Amino acid sequence: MQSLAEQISETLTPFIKETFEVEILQFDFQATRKEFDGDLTLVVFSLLKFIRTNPVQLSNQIGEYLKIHFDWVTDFNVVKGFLNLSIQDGYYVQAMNDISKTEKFGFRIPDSDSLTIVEYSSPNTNKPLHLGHIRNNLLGFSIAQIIEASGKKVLKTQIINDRGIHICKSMVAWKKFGQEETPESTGLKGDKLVGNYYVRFDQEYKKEIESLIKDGMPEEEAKIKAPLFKEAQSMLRAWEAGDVEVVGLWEKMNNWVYKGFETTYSNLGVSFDSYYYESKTYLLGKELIDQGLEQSVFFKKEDGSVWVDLTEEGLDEKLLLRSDGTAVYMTQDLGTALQRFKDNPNMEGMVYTVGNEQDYHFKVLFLILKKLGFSWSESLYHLSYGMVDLPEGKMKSREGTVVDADDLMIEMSATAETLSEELGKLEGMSNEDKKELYQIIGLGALKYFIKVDPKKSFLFDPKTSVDFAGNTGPFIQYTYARIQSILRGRAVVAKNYTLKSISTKEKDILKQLILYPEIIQQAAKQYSPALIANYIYDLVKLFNSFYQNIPILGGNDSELESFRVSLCNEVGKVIKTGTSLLGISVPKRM
RNA sequence: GGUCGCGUAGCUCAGCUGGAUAGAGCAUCUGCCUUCUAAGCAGACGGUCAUAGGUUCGAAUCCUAUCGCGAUCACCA
Repeated sequence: MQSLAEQISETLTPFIKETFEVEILQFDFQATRKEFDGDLTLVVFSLLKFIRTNPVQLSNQIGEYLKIHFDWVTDFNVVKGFLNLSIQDGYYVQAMNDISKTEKFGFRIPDSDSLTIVEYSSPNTNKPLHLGHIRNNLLGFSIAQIIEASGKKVLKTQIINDRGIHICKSMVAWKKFGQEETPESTGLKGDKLVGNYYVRFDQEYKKEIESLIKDGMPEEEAKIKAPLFKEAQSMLRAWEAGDVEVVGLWEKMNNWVYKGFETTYSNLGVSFDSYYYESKTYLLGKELIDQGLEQSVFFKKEDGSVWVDLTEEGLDEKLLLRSDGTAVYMTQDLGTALQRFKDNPNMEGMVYTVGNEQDYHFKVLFLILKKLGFSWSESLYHLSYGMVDLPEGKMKSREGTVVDADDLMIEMSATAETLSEELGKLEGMSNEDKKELYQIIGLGALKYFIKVDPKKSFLFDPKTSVDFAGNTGPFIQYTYARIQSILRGRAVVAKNYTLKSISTKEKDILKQLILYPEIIQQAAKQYSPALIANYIYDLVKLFNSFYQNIPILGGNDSELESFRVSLCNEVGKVIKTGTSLLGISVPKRM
């Protein structure tokens, strides 16, 4: 469907080209500000680049022409170089009829076999998820949904940092102090239990250091020589050597954690299609290093460590393999990327949802993959986001200044409960339904709260609770509920019935949506495509009820339903052509 | 020090591919509950868009410099 702006441009182009003898033209339309008369504004100023003339005179000339030659323009006025056009109501009626005739539905149908991989979450397995992970998860899940809505297949995945000294610390503490505790025996979530032992390790380790210092050992030495630390190190070596007992314990405790994470993810409403484990990809990374050495992309230093020289690209030299031959972070990430491509040869691009503290890491990673000659390295994208800070600064799990993900979600629904009880609107509802509702509202508030520009770091004060009034998730839910209520026809009985303040506002939104499909794109920054489509659908029905004398749609259910489906399609199209979603510039190739 | 990001109302943030008098919410104040759900609506107050230049009909938006805040530049992950 052609937008009104496009239609007007088409009408005007030949007229202006002939009158002023110009070759190129570009029209700049925008919604008329509410303090001026009109619906659509042509910014005539921008035409002055092509036509040297008086803007007011030109505006009047164009206005007169449109009034005569373009049916939907009923009137116009000129303010400086702004030509405000009034559009006939009939246009909206026709626009909606046109939309309803669209045959293709379903904006979620993939239009190719190409696959985009979205990585997000990727926690360590030694402690529970916190607020920072919530931001990551919601961001990653959202971008996955948006890409999917634009007609691509998406694989949601993560890389699980399941190996390393941090896991061994929890394992050592559990072995020493755990007395065979399990999630079942304690009633704790698995990730919480393991997290507790990680904290316990740190406490006992500090005690050991202190007593060593008391005996006259320097601090630096004490940190390395503390028995617990040595135990953790030897456990890591045993793990790498494949010691059956250690690996068994490692598997047992990791599985506790995975089970705990699963609960958190499901409460948060996110999901994954596959998992990658660092313990399984780092070996492939090492193979890649060998390959790179053969191709002379990398070089070996005298001590045997392997590096890549990126000074030509304005970066430093980067270590890829330690002198003892063990893998570093980068090695593992190289392996993971390749493994993903091997598993999914139709992979067209990959989005990494990782904090901005790793901007440099990903710059280097992408560059190395390019140097190794992988064509798909061009379409890798680091979705970088800012940290979540507390008033005291950064969250630190060892110091206990962490906002736990599970606790926060529980708190949110508890607040929803308190407020709902105060309002007393849920009488007669079953307890089960109430509970579900509190969760929906609480999570809605939380999710909407985290809508700030991903690039920016964001401040969360646990003492001031998340708002439920004003520009919040519950407000949107509330508005939606009200629209539904109107549509149920409870009030649209009286002939003289006038809507209260909601009417003009909602009508305005709808008009703008029809004139400016880009608004949907803006909305996509904050809401899921399906929610937007449903919201517009309801608005249109509402609009219909305002203009009861004008038959817009027959009003029978199947027509409305087919309209809803095609509307979903339209929303999808708009989103598909957009490049700025969620405030992130999504590369065109994606 | 190099590189990258950020700086908009007292607070939390929109707006940034250049357009009219810079917008929301919170907080403060004034009105609105027999009509549909007041988790709301209408209104008041609140701004040197960090600063200084530049580009042009026009700059919060683009460019340059300066200041402030943060991240990063590890044989950590």
